[in-house]
Amino acid sequence: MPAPTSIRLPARSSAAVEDYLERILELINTKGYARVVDIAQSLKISQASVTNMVQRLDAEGLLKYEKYRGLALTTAGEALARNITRRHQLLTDFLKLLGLDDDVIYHDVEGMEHHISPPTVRAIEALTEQLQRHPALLVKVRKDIDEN
Amino acid sequence: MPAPTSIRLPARSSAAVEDYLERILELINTKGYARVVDIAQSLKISQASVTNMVQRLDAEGLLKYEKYRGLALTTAGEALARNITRRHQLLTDFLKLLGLDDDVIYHDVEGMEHHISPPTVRAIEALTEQLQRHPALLVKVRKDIDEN
DNA sequence: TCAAAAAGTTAGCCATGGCTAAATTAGTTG
DNA sequence: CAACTAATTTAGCCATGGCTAACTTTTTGA
Ligand SMILES: [Mn+2]
Ligand SMILES: [Mn+2]
Ligand SMILES: [Mn+2]
Ligand SMILES: [Mn+2]
Repeated sequence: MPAPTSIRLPARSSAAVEDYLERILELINTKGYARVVDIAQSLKISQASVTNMVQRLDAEGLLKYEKYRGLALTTAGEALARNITRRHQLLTDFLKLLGLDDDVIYHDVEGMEHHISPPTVRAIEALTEQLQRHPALLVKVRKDIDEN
Repeated sequence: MPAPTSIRLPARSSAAVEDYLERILELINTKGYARVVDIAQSLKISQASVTNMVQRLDAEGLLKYEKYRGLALTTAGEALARNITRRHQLLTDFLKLLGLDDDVIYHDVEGMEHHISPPTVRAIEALTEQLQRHPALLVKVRKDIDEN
């Protein structure tokens, strides 16, 4: 039996962790890499704060980080990143159907995305699909909104 | 011109502040008052933490608190409480239409309610109303969910 | 090649919002 | 009305996640 070394608990990821992972994946997908300075600029957070979080994510096994060099998401980190990205995209698509402004959508999605559990994700997915198939109802919704 | 005494800034209310105000209003509406011990039990938070927050809310002008005695929401505090209550109720009604379990709904609403801005509130209100008027689409949504 | 600039890190600070333990006040009851 | 109990407050602690300033490492370009 191996020695009972320090066990790393699952560590339920916070909104901040999800925002970092989501942005890191996006940077990697668009420019091929995610440096501390890129993450900082993109999230409008100081480089020092990013360094701190990146080291924490490394310690939690969500990415591998080499000091002064670069970082790469681990399988676990990428899974989390894809998951939060899916929630972000879904909520954006959904609110877009309702005719809301992009700024409002972005602001609200950025907050809400951290609070929808898997069943709710599936339900909103199903609703979004049905609404896309039946635009008549959306026309009425938008009219109601305007009359307000 | 009056002396430039300590100005109390608007203090953009946090999720925690909203949760406290919402629960305080609910307690007042159901049992007529909201003592520290009631709030603590209801929010599953220690009495010491509640005392702390109640004093902060008093300092921010959201309620009037008399040490060791009782508290009452101010006009500003009650306005905020009613506002968050409305968002809570709306999201609950909306997710209920999608056929989600009450536990899931409560959990997700408790988080999401702090992140929907006024335009989004109005849009989801309009959508909820239209969905209630046209249940056919909801039937399909629920079927889609089950098939997953 | 080597100095300046850019990037990254560290140290130390802060606010928020939790907690427990101990002290204090208020309420109840024999 | 005194003592017990319940309620409340205070003190001191902690984690999270921001910040700035100062320092270090890496990259770049004359
Ligand atoms: Mn976010
Ligand atoms: Mn996002
Ligand atoms: Mn809440
Ligand atoms: Mn609520």
